Amino acid sequence: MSLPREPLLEKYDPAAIESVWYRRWESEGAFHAEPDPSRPPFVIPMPPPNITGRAHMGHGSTYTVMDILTRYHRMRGDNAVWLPGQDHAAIATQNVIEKELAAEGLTRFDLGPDKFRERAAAWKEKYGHIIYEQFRALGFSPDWRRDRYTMDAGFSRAVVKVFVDLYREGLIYRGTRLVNWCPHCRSTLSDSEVEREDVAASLVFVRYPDADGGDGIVVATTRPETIFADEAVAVHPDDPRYRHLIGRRVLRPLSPAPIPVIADPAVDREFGTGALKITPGHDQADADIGERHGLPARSVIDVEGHMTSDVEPSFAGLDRAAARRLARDVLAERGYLVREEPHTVAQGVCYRCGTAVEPLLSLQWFVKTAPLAGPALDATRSGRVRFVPERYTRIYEDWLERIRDWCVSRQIWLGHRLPVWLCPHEHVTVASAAPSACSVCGERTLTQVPDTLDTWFSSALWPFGILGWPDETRELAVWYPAQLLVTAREIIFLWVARMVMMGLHFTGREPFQTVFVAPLILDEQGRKMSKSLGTSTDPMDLVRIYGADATRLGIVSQMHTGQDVRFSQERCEAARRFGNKIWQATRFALGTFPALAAAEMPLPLPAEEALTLADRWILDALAEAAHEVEQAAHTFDFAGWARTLHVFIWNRLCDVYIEIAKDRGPTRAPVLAYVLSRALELLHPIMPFVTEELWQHVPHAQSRIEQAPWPDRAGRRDERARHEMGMLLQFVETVLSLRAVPKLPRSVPREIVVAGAPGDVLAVLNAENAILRTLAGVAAIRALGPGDVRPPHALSRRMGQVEVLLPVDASFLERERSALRSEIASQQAAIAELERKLASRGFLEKAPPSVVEKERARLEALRTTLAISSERLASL
RNA sequence: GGGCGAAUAGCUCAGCUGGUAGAGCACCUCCCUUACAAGGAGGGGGUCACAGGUUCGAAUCCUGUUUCGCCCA
Repeated sequence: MSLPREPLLEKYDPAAIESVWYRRWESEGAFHAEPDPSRPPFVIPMPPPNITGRAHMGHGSTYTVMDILTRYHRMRGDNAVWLPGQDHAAIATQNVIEKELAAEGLTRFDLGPDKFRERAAAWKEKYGHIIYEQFRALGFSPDWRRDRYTMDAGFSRAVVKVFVDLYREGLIYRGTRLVNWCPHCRSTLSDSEVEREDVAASLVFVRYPDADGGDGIVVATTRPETIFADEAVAVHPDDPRYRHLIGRRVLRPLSPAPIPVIADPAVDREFGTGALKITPGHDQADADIGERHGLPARSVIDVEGHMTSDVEPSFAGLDRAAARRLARDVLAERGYLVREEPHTVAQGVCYRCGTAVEPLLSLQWFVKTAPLAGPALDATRSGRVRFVPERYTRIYEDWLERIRDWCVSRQIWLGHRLPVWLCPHEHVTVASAAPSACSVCGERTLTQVPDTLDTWFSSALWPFGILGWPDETRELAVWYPAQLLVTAREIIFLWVARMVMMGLHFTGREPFQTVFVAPLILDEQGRKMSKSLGTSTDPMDLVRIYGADATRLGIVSQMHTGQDVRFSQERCEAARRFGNKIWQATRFALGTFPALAAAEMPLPLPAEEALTLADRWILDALAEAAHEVEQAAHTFDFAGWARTLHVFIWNRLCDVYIEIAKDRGPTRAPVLAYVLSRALELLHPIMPFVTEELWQHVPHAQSRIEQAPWPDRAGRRDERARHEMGMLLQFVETVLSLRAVPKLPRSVPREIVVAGAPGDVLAVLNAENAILRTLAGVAAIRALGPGDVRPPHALSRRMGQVEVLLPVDASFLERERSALRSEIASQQAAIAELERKLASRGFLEKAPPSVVEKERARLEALRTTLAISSERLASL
């Protein structure tokens, strides 16, 4: 089964192994899965990256998590699959193509919609795979053969069916509503595509005179150019300043006309003068108030952001911003401008082009969300959908509770066309295929509306659409719902909530069981990485510098549960050193034990009774590490997973066991190979490449590491070995620390004297003198009995109640004296503290007896060591 | 303005249900010991943001304050 194994290169070189292994995995179909109901499913739908996208640190974290868990579950033998796909990302792609066109001196209107779409398709052919190549370089293991695209024929069919069904159920309607409008993209935007930006603006205080004479009322506004569309002035019903004005009429100061003063509790009395101009045609909050009071809504701004002709002639056709300046001047001229003050506005801007978004009245298509939101709320309340970390459940639920109808039509050219046709009489026909006649009047000349669907409309169908829905495929039967969704915090509403709504409505089941909200990757200052500020890290740079394995480990070693990551590149550097460490450890194993390099199959572990203390100890440590990794995998504690293996491999396996194994013994090779192989397997999901390469060099039974059984029960617990070895290692540390003062390297063997050692400690020290020799250069142990005289010139250090002495020449005694003095001082302080504690009635009565007992024993031990230290100081 | 999270060594962060403060990096000293100088050994360094409270006992639990970050409006 094993291929002939070539010797490992002397140095760990990620570039030399990563692409080779990736190609082999892919060609062997290592990531491919078929639905298999006999095994537990583990399915992750990949959040589809935009075809224009490039890998960023968000992928570095989020997708690495998905890959780790997919690989983990594959190794567990689950029916694991990670389903990849891409999103057409209409606005983003359209912007890219328009930029290209602009470079050629063209606009999209020069091409027309059909040619434009062809061009976009060609663009995808040419560049759409780039992010996938980056994913491969990062070692991601989705089932590439199941790659899907939101615009592919099958998925598009699902999109059309959902639209048609919702329309027929009355859950999609056409209506004139206030929408977010980008005058540059000339399209509607979803709430989530509107970003908030703090902008310095001017708050102008404008007098609206009483229609029947009188002072009227002063309102504060940042948008005087919309005064033309004012339909009322609103005050708070309980505001004593304005109570007398409620019900009166004031004059609009531009295009003068009488409008009512109304009372509404939504008015913020603290803002400006406490009086608000109500412009239902250009502000969502105003539209809500207007609706309550039966006010009309009018637009005075057109789709390009220019003033309409429905205003004073000098304003008509002006850009919004220019109109705003002119309005201020005209108001001042007419004596209506009371004052101005600087003001910061949270301006909504288009997330793509940065243009100020205009709330605009528009005839659009909407999804009626209330009937869909109820079941989606129930999904988390019933526990069928679980958020990790749990606190995001509330964010999800709050949003669903306040949800508004969802505008799904867009005026851009890329994306799924609405399956809607209009006859010359403006009758609507909704159908899954081009209808031959109007459903209302039978008219045969029909035109499909030019609108396209919000990209998130199709994304909402992702988890079942990629499995072949509406056909009843095997995939759908076995792999739906998915076990896990991993995503970013900012698209909990945009995407997660909508997937739950659509999934429940069309399949009757939640689309996934667990939503892991990955941490945000922040820059070194703790802020969101920003391309424009140049504070973003390119994960592909990390791969070039450190390799994919180290990039992955470096990232996830910072991912503690529930905490955002202030990304430190040093962790990738450290991860690469870790990769080298394992590499060298494996090289040691193969070089030292030729049996390993020669063996075809794993060597059987020796019988229990043949195992040495070190063997039993490392097997115990392995069992502990495997258990901790298992815990970490279930709690999304990737930093914990990484830390466990770092400690196990570096501090236990390399620093101790391998050092000991330099004294070859009959059990070493099989135990070392076993422990090393299991450690590589536990690490494989995080560092797939280097672990595969090394695992192949050690005797193995499967053809790829991923086929090895997941070693969650590897090793064996051994309390006694842990205890005895722990004591030995403490002894080693004590001796090494003693040696450091006179600069005696451990390569020079020395006799060590111990005093006050209990019999069992002494027994272990003597039995394991080989370990002590190897790790601490202990030539021999000489135990002093109660009456024995201590060596006159010796450095000492206490280890619990044991006194460890290193005989040296007299020149070091002064240092020993001062060391003893400071030791005595700290012992006295500790004793005083403990005595105080143990004299306290409260402590004795209320603390658990075991704690009191422990403290008593500590005090006893401290008193003994203090006596010994004092005695020694006196004798020097 | 509302919600959430964070504040522990010079830096980045662990510290689970209260019981002697830890890691990595950085720093200092020594060592190129035949797996690894991308390494090994030793060492210095912390009033656990602040103020109260609960408790025999608080980094840990509660309240408030300050600062920072994220999300929403």
